[in-house]
Order: sequence, then structure tokens, then C-alpha cells
Amino acid sequence: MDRYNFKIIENKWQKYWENNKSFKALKTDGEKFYCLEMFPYPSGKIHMGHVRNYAIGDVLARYKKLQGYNVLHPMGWDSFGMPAENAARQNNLSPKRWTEENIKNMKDQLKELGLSIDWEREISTCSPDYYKHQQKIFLNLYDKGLVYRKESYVNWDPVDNTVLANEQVVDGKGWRSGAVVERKKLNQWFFKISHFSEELLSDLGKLDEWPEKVKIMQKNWIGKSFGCEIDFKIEGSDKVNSIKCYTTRPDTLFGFSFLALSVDHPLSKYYENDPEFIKFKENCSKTGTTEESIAQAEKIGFKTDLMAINPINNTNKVPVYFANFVLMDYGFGAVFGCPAHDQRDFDFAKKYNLEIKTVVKPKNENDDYVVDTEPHTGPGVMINSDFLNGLSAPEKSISETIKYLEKNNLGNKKTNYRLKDWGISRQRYWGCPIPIAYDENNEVIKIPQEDLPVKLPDIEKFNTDGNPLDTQEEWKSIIINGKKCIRETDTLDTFVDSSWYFLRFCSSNNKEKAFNEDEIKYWMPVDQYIGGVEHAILHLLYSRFFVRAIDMDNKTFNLKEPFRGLFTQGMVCHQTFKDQNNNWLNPDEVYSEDGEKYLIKNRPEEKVMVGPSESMSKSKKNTIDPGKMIEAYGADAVRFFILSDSPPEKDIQWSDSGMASAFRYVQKFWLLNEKILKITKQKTAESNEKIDFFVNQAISKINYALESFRYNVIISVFHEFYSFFNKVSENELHFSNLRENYKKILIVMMPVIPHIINECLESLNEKDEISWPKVNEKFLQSDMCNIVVQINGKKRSVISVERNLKEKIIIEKIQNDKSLDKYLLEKKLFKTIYIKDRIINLIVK
RNA sequence: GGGCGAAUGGCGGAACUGGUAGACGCGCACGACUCAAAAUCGUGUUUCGCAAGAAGUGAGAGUUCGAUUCUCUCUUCGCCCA
Repeated sequence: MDRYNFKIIENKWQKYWENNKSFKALKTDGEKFYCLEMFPYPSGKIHMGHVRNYAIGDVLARYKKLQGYNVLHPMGWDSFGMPAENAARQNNLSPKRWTEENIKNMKDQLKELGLSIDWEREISTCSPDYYKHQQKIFLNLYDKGLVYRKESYVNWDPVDNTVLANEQVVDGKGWRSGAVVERKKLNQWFFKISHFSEELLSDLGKLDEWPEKVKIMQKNWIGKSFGCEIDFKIEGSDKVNSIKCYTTRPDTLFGFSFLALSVDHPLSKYYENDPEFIKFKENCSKTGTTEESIAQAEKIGFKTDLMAINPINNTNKVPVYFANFVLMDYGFGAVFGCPAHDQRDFDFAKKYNLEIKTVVKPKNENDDYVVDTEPHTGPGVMINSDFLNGLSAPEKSISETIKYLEKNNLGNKKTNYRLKDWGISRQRYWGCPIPIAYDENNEVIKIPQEDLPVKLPDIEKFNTDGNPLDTQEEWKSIIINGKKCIRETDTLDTFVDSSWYFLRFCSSNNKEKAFNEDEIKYWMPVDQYIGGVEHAILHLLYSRFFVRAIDMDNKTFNLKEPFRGLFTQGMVCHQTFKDQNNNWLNPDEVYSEDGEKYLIKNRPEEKVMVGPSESMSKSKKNTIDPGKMIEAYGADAVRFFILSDSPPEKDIQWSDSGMASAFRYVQKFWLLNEKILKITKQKTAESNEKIDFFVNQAISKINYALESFRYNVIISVFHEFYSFFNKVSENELHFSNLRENYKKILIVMMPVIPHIINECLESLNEKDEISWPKVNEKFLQSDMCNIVVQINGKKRSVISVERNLKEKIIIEKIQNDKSLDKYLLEKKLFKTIYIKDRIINLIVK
């Protein structure tokens, strides 16, 4: 018997699919299914996370295709981004060439996995063919008023003279230079995602095929809050007579002890020349831009000569400060401070010795409760608050306060969202150029349509400070309508690239338009989107925004939600190893004889410290290279393993023995196929119903598991297939009955291990007319069933009986069963609970 | 600090609407084939107990004839937000 040669066979079928365009998606009258996995960043090689992601998607795509759907299963490259630019800086390589080579390699690797992808629709976001449409979309959104420019803060690395992304800021320092990161104000472009805050929030309710977890994360991110805007009268200045604040806790007004403004508040202009204020503002700029860094930074303030009057009683006057923890983006850049019931206000009050007035007590405390060492931020009952006393906080007290403020024209109820507009300017080379220029008066000029795309210039040197585009004098200057202009040198955030690529896939090859409305109408929405949970908020929210923004006024494709179903897969983990000096070790560098104690190859005297299993990452050196695995075991085996051990939404542990077991499975299945091929003659006249029962029940199990993404269960059924057919093929068999059933199980195995299964089907001369087998209900239930006999709730026996028996007959059977005498003799039967064909419980005393 | 989720043998994990806990795989043990090994196949494998039997799904309570599944409290872990 020949050993199964996966190299030859996998290559054969991959060529076959390519030559026959087996996965070409065509728009017809049939029902469609759009299966999409998040497209990869071309970093060089695929990693196990990709393998898992694309294996999950491929199983679904192939399953749907076998069910007769018109499947759209495309692939592309999220190919703009910083790693290319970093590589360019380090090795003086062109980002374009670096990216293109990576794409080529990774595409080969994906093909080796045997994915059912329509490669004719391949897109790459760094290609002008793609980004020219993106530039058009940008201008279109600009015309709609959804794009605007304003000054905003960035993380600035003062040593490298460059802008840093949030993830490049580690512990408040630049990742490369180690310099303390500053906040710097730059003019930047924004998408007005806040225009859709309410819609993005309320439409989450329609997404019933999204994980609850992701919807909650988006909801929290949008952060709708109900609060109140309040006008505070100001004394001490002839220029200002009131300041507007936003608060979610108006009920704590009686605990008001200071008013804090953002340094960017319009009032700051009156202090611009005050050297103390300038110094304070500089200090503030040393705090990072993330919410977290602001929360953790020390609270500092600048005291003004202004006093604010509490509108609710008109008596207490409190100082007005500028403070570093107030953001201009939120509310009006002004908050009132109630130290007793807010952590930040409390920290601030302690530092500047401000009054701390307790106005909420915990439910079980007396009215003389006083906040002492830490604020009370939880719920409770109002005290020291005049007409609010005794009300439960926060619900009742807030609504009463708002009622009072509105009645007396002191404030208004207001809804606020945490979601901020999306800053899309990046001071980078390797991104989509923003199709904008500025004339001599610094007025915004759109690049005319006929001049699109604005292509990135080829650049020789990347070792300069800052944005390489800034130095491209020739590229920067442009004449529009006879006017000399200078191009925008910022490029777009790469999240923009991925916010509409799923639309582009519907008409990838359309040169004129980004997408054709008819094709969008047919293919969209994506029926199943599959990817990592790390994109739960930004990418998915931006995509939801884009679909709404593009279709805002013309209703061209009548689409709100881009992704009907969402599935977030877990990570691939592996054990971590370190040597005595705390250096990470690659799994290749260690070996073990017993699976517990590990030794370093070539250095057997050294100890290896075995760490916990963590998600694979280069920095921890605990990665397994998919390329090597495919080379050693074949794509089918790798796909089989990556789906086998854990449910897809959970993390999976990479295991060498598990991988080896998957390989063995493929090998032995081939032997089984040979065995079955040799059965060519009818040995009995009667078909074996046992096979029909087994196969139909198993397929019904698989159908259920496929629909609910329990792919690990599918693999366990595959193992059952093997042992069942291996055993049954020893017996006397009815030839056509066996063949028919065997063919069915081959087909349901195809989505997971397509190469070997196609080979098996071909060997049976069953290459044609392949479609998903229908389950014959007749074989789901046999005439007999097992009934569990419980006595006082404890299982005592199982009896095999015909279906649909009456309770009386079952009880008789039990009473006649001698083995149960010891539980029943000399006892009185009180009650029986009988669930037909399943269980009977006798209560005796 | 807030939100969400999880906890089942030596390990990964199954168990549909409450109804035979531990499917399937790994590991381990024994056996078959073999001169031998690998591969393959077979049998066994929750714990305690020689056995009959008993206990058992993180801990404790509750609802129920019956709870891995539902409710409450707690512990530990993970993720997200701060």
C-alpha cells in the first residue's frame, strides 16, 4: 500500500482549482453568501493566527458552496502601514518593494493552505488602483461636510522629531528614542464620525449575529451619557460673565468647590501672556494624549482670579482653575468639581487644599457621614443638599436636579457621547496621500478629480527626521487652476483603507468606479465576517461609519450595516521558554524527553525555565512557523489540527502531539480509502441499516456544529467516521449502500481537508455532482430507545425499549427487573416522572 | 475601580431546549502484527474501593423528582475599558 503523498496531491488540487477557476465568484440569480476574513498586513510570512483565521473562513466558504450558494470569498492586503516604513528606515529598502515581495510570499503561502479564494478579486490597499478610489471617497465625504480640519494634539517625540502613534508610546516614552513624549498641536484632518453617534449606537440592536461582547464594547466606546449643561456665573472679570459646563452628575452641585477648565478652553486667550500660565501649559503638554495617561498623570492646576457662583443656591463662590485633566473634546472643556464624589476632583482638591463637601452617603451610613481619605463615588442617598436630601443617588437625584435647573433656567438636560471624531492625519510616508492642497493663503483646495490619484512619490532616503514627504519639494508643489499650491503631506490613517475594502471586493476590477451599485446590492452585506477580537472597536466601528457616510444622502445601496454576522476567533498560544539569563528561547532550541523537563539543544547542562502558554509572538519567541508545518505535514493536516483542539472563539494551545495526530489521521484515512476501494462486489443482498443510521446521525451533528461554529466538534465526528468505517468495512457489505454513505461522509469532510477528500472522491470516480448530502430523517431515530431508570433521582439502570411506550408498561418492566429489586422491594411508590423515550424517575419510600 | 466572560479527568475539550457527565483527541498502560523498530490495529484509562458500591463538573447555598446547565454569595483566572 502506498503512503499518502500530500505534497503531490495537494499541489495537484491547488493547480486544478486555479486552472479551473473553481472559486470564481459570479453574480447570478442564485442566493449569495459573502464570506470574508479580515485581510492581513503583509509583514513577510503568514503566522498561525492567519492559519486559524483563514481555516475557519475556508471551512465556512466551502460548506456554503457545497450547499449551492454563490460564494464570494475574496482576499486582499492591508498593505499601507508603519512596518514597511520602519523596514525602509532600517535597511534603506523601498517600502513598495518590501511590501510587494511580502505579498508575493504570503500569497504563495495562502495558496499552499488550499484556501477557496477568488484570487481574481485580489486587492492591495497600497496600489494606486485602490487608493485613487479612496481619495475620491475622501473628497466626496468632504463635500458632504463629513471631513474637516482642526488643530489637535499628537504624541511628539522631541528627539526623533516625529509624531508617534499611541502604540509607539511606551510608558510615556518614545519606543525608539526613549525620550519623554510631549503633546504637540498640529492641524489635522478629521472624519465626523460623531455625526452618526446615535445611529451607530442604536443600530447595534439590529446586529443579532454579532457576539454580545463586541456590541457591549462598542456601546461603551460610544459612551452615551445623559447629563446636564449648566451656566455658572463668573465674578472677577469684565470680559467673562458665565462659563458653560457639562456634567453627568448635576446632583452633586451642593458639593461644588471649584471649576476646572481645559488649557484649550477659549478663556485661555486672556492668559496667553501670563508667564505662569505659559509654564503651566508647557507642563500640561508633558502628559500624553491617551485617556489612560491623563487619568494616571498627577493632577495639576493653574488658579485664575475668577470666581464661579453655584447656580443652585447663588451663595457659594468657588475658584476657577485651568487643570490638566479636563479635555476640550469632552463637553465644553469645563467641568465643575465635586471632590467628595469623584476621584480626579478629590485628588485635585487635596493638592490645592480645596473644600471637600460630602453630599452623598452610602445607604447604610448616618446623615453625618463625611468623606475622608477617599471619595465616595458609588450610589447612595443625598445629604447636605437642601431639597435633594433623602433622594437615592444617582438616578432619582439626577432627574430631580435637572427638573429644578430647567425650571429655573439654570441648565438643560443634554445627551453626550464619549465617541470623538476620528483623526485621520498621519505624518507618515507609507499611506494614502490626502488629496488636498493649500494655496498661498493656506486655504484648502481639493485636488481636481482628473488629477487623481495623487500618487506617492518614490523616495530614495528614509533616514531623515519626521515625515519623508515633507522633504519632497518637487512633489509638494502643484498648480491648481493657475494657482500655486502646496500639497498636504500627511497621509491617511490605515484604518481608512480597511473601512471600505469589503465594498471594493464586490467590484475589484472596475477601473472607473470604487464599486458598482448593482454589485453592492447583490453581494453586500458580508454574511459572515471573521477576525480577531482586537478589532472589535475601531475597525468595525469605522467600517460601520463608512457605509453610512458613503451612502448618507443618495441612498445608492440602501445599506446600513456592512457585516451581518461577525465571528471573533481566539488566539493561538504556545508554551514559553527562557534560559537561565532570562532570555526567551525558541521552541526549536529546546527538547524534552518526558514532556515536563526541558533541555537546551547543544547546551544540555543549562536549565530551561518553562513559562505559561501565551499567545504566539515574535518577542516571546514562542511562534511556530506555518510554512514549516505545511512542509512537514501538509496543508490538510495543519488545517485539521488548527480546528481540532478548541472551539474557534477560544484560544488554542499549539501542541506538537496534536499536530502529529492530525497528520496520522490524514495518513490513515488514505489507507481506509484504499480499503474501501477494494470492496467492489456485492457481498450481501441486504443493505446495512446500521450504516445509514450512523451516517445520517453524524451528518446531522456536523450540520449543527457547522452552523454554530463548533468546528472542534466536527473534527471529533471525523474521528468517529474513521473508526466506524474502518470497522464496518471488515464485514459483509452491500456495495452500493456502503459507497453511497461513504461518499456522503467524504463530502462533509471536504471543507476541512479538501485536498485528500477530492483525491478520494476522484478515486471513487465521484468527481462530479458533488453537493452537500441531505439528512434522511428516517435514520435519525431507530425504533428502539434507551430509557434511563432513576430511583429517587439517582440513575440505577438503563433499559432498551420500543419508542412511544406508555408509562404503565415501563413501570411494569422495571418492577419485573430483578436487578432493581433491592431498590424497590418493601418500598412504596409515591410518584413517577416520565419523559417519553428518555427517562423515568421513581420516587419511593 | 467598572464591564464582560470563564472554571468539567494527567492535558485539550464534549454534553441540543434542566434529563445516562467525561463524546472525540492527546498522554499513559497492556495486547496484536514484526527477527526488531516505526507505522498501524485492538483493549483499558474521573477518583476512592478487591468488590458490591460511593463520591464527583472551582467553593458554598437555593429552586427542582432531577442542575455542568437556572438563581444568589464567594474564590481564582482571562479579556476589554479606566
